[in-house]
Amino acid sequence: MPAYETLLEKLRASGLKMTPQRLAILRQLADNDRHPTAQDVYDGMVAEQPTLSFATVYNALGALAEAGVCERLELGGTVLRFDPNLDPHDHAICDGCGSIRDVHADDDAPPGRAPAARAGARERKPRELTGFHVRRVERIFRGLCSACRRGGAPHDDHQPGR
Amino acid sequence: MPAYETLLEKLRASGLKMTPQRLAILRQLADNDRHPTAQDVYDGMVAEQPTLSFATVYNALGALAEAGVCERLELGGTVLRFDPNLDPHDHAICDGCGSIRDVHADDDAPPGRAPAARAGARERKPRELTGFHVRRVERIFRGLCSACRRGGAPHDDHQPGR
DNA sequence: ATGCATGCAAAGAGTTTGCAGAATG
DNA sequence: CATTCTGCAAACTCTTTGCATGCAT
Repeated sequence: MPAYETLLEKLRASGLKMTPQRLAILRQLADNDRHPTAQDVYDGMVAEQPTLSFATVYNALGALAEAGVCERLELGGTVLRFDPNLDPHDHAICDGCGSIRDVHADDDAPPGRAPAARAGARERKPRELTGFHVRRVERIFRGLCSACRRGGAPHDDHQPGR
Repeated sequence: MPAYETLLEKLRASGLKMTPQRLAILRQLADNDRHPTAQDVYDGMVAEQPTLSFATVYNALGALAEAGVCERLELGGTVLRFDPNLDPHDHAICDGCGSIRDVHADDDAPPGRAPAARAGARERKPRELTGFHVRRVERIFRGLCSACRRGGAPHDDHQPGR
C-alpha cells in the first residue's frame, strides 16, 4: 500500500503537472486499500477544496492511471474504482455488502497467477490462449465475507452495494 | 455451449413463464459463444419481432440469469454481457478489438499437477481469504489477440471495442 | 510564454423502473 | 383468474467532452 511520498514520486516521474488538486488526490489514495470510486475521492477532497469540480477529479484519476500512478479497476457494476496498489494482486468482492478486499495469491498459493505476466512463475497456458498475448490477469473471488455470512446485515466497512 | 433444447429445459424448470420473447432470446443464446450484450440479443430478435421492446429483452435476460439459465457477465466497460455457458471457465479479452474468448483452464492442465482452477476445485486458499466464502472465481486474461498483434487493424469478429 | 489543467455545464451510454394492457399457467 | 410479462417512455447513474479561464513549468 504505497505511501504519499511514493505516489508523489511517481507523479513527478510521470511528467504530468503537479497541481494542488492532484496532490490532494494522491493524499486520498495514499495508504488507501478501499478501492475508492471517483466519487469517493471527490467526497474526501471537497471539504478542503470547496471549488473542486468532480470532472477534474475524474479526469485526473484517469490521467494518473494512464501514467501508471494508480490502477483503474472495473470490477463489475458501472463504477470505476482506483487502486494505488500496483503490485499484482486479486480481489475478493462480497456479494452481500460489496466490500472489496485485496488478495495476494502469492501469499500462500502454489504456482502463479499470471501465466505469462509474472517473470518465472509459469503456469501452463491453455490451448485456447495460443496466439493470445496475455498482458494482465485479473482474478475476482465473489462470495460472502465473514460478516455477511454471519449476520444477514451487511457491514459497511467499504463501499456498500449501494 | 448449450443447445436450444438445453436452455429451454432450464427455462421450463425455472418456473419462469414461457413467452415468445423469451423463447426467442433462448434461440439467440443457444450455441452462442460471443458473449452478447442485451443490445446484441435485441438486434438479433427485432427483425422477427418488430414490436419488441428493448426493456423486455433487458429484463428478461436479467430474469434468465437470476434463474440460472444463463450467466450475467460484467467484464469491465459499462456493458453487461450474457453467456449461456455455465461451465466454469475464464475469459480472454483483447485490448485491441474487444473480442472475448472463452478459456478453459483445464484444457491442457499439466499431467501430474493438481488441476488448478477447476470450478470449485480448490487451489490453496490465500490467507486473506480466511473467513470469506468463495462462491465463484472469475478470471480475465487481458492482452492482444493474434490478429491485433499482427496487423494494427483490429478484426471485428466479436463485439469490437466500439 | 505555452501548453496542460481546472471548473462548469451539458451530452452520452447503459441500465433500471412505472404503469397500463396482454398473455401465460 | 391471478400473476407475471410486455411494451413504451422516462428517470437514473456514472462517465465523458467542450470550452473559456488559470496555473505549472
